[in-house]
Amino acid sequence: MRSEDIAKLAGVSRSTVSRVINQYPNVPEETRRKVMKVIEEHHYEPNTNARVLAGKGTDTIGLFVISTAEQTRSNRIYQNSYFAPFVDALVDTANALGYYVLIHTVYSEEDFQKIRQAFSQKRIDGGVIVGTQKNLEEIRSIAQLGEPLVLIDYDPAELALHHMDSNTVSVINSKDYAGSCEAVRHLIGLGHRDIAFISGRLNTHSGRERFRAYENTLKEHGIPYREELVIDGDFRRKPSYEAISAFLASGARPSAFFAANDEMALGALDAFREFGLRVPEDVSLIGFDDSQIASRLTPALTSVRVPIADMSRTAAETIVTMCRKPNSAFSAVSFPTELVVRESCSDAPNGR
Amino acid sequence: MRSEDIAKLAGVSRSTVSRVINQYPNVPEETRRKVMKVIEEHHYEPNTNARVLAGKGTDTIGLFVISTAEQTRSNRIYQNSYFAPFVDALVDTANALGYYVLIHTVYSEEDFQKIRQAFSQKRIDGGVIVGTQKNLEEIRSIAQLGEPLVLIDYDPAELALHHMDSNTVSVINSKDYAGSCEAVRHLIGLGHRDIAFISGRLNTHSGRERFRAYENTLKEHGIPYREELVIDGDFRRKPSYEAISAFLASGARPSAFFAANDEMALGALDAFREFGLRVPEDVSLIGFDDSQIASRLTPALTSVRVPIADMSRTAAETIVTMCRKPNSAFSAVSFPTELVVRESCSDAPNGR
DNA sequence: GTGAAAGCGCTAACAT
DNA sequence: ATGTTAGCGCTTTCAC
Repeated sequence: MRSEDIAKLAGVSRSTVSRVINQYPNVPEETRRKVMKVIEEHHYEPNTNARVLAGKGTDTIGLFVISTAEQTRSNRIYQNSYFAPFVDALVDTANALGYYVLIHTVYSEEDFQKIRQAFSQKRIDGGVIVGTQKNLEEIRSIAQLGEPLVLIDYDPAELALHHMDSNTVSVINSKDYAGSCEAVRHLIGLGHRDIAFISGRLNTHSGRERFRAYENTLKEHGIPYREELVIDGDFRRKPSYEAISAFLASGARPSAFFAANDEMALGALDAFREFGLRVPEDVSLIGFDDSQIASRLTPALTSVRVPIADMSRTAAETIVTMCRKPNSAFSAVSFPTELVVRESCSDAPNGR
Repeated sequence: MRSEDIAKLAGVSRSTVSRVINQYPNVPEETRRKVMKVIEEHHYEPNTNARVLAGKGTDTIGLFVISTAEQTRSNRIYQNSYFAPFVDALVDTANALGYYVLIHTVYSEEDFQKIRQAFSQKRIDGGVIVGTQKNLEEIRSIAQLGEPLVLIDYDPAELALHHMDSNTVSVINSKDYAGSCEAVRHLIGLGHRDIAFISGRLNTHSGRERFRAYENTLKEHGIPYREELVIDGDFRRKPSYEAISAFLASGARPSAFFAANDEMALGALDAFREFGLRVPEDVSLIGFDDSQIASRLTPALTSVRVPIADMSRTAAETIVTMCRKPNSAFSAVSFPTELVVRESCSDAPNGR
């Protein structure tokens, strides 16, 4: 069933059918109804490809989840406590705004090509990219297409430095620095001075910010920053577990750990158990992201809440707005974080 | 940049460019290379819409997550322990097979329209539907489009009954009945006879199967089925928590609970805590799905594992196969489940 | 207010 | 082996 069939049945021309579909003002109510009737009776749906070819939008946004750090297609991306709720809210919001979401995961440098293709092949009107920013050059080449783009967890300053602060791109972040400060201050307030840091990937904006805040907050409180207390957990549970096991095996016994995300805190918990360390009696622990599981743990995990759903919703709204009127300006918004105190921290033991 | 531009630059006609792109055999290697060179130099990507219009596929599959049971757009669908890993593996697999995934959530009867539209508007080559089967009529109207369709968690028998076992649809299930039997038998083996069932939605295949198995297994072991021991938890944590609280408040004290999914088991745990019931000392509990959180709980939750990732991967492979050669037959595969025994069950107390 | 006709970028049957 | 041409289904000037 094509628009021409509808036209014939309604006794009008294809142009008029098109006018009705696209809600042109200069169609008399009667003609409109006549055409609509035929359209509905036959469940006619205009071919999107033809519409796009004739100059319309796709009403589709791309969602690209970058995860080049995982060596393999580990099938865990969307179960990740950060990505899952992100995808969730983004799809919902975009759907509610009348947009489909085209999703693609990026595991390798090569996969970045898929993002560019989605644009070049005219599959999407705009895109949202969430993940590591290791590949700034790739991102730049995408931004250069001049299509609407929303970047999650990218450093605005760095983007500006690379001349990517064009009016077709927007950035959405969380206040990771402030959140980390709060967490570390909380630990210091409890009397801890030997505070280890379980670091995430430093090629992400949030990973770097959380690290910077840890280092600076210690110094601000007169506690020397000690490199040997920094453990790389790659934002993932298993590497965190392994690194911390090794760390503990070496005899180190800081009184508190601050993990740059909950996944790694979970890994820490596994390691603690193995070494007979009780939380919070023997060691205090703070996570980041406040994922669903944090509150269900025993003891419940103190963590820094990141308003992922809000960020995601905003990302969807922003990209849709940009798609609809492409003459907006470069924008960067940052969402507040908040320390959620639960049961995984206690006063530092004497003498520590 | 259009194929004509490439043609000019390469000194050939558009047809030849098209032949190169579509890997026609009758293009001499030299011509092919000449054209490819120009294509690559200019990062040319054929316009997908034009290709589709001319008869090619979209290389896109639709993924529709149905959740009409949730009254509101609760933004939790993809964090759901069942859907999240499902989306995960499906996107990955489809991507690896060269397909984009167009995702849309269905919250209302009205949203079903979106599925039909995705097909009618020629946005996708095939679709995967996962969720409740309340709306069999809606599904039927989609199946009637004659496009490749994979249904997750639908009853093959019922589909046949409604003449939806066409050769364009395939079904993928898990062996929920067998899994539930195993769980209930485990409880019975521990000496439990007062076993309550926390039921999921009965308009899903799995919800019904898990229920049926509970009922039948009791009977098979000479334990009468008692309606008052069945609690409706709607597959969700909160309703489960509320229903069980009410149930316990009424004075009922079965020695064991079998929940039709882990979400509801979590709700049960909340209720137990409130009533001062310890797991497994005072009450035994088994969940279903073996979601990520099950093993992290204290005590770790015994649960029936469902190979969601395998099912999802198979769904992706099946739909892609169907899209590529649409002359397959109706198929239905069922994946095995397995009881994972952890720490949430103990022997039934004497006299119970 | 409505229709005719050109054009969007591609593929494929046909012709050579 | 390659070019010519006729669509694919729609939107949109441009006439009337």
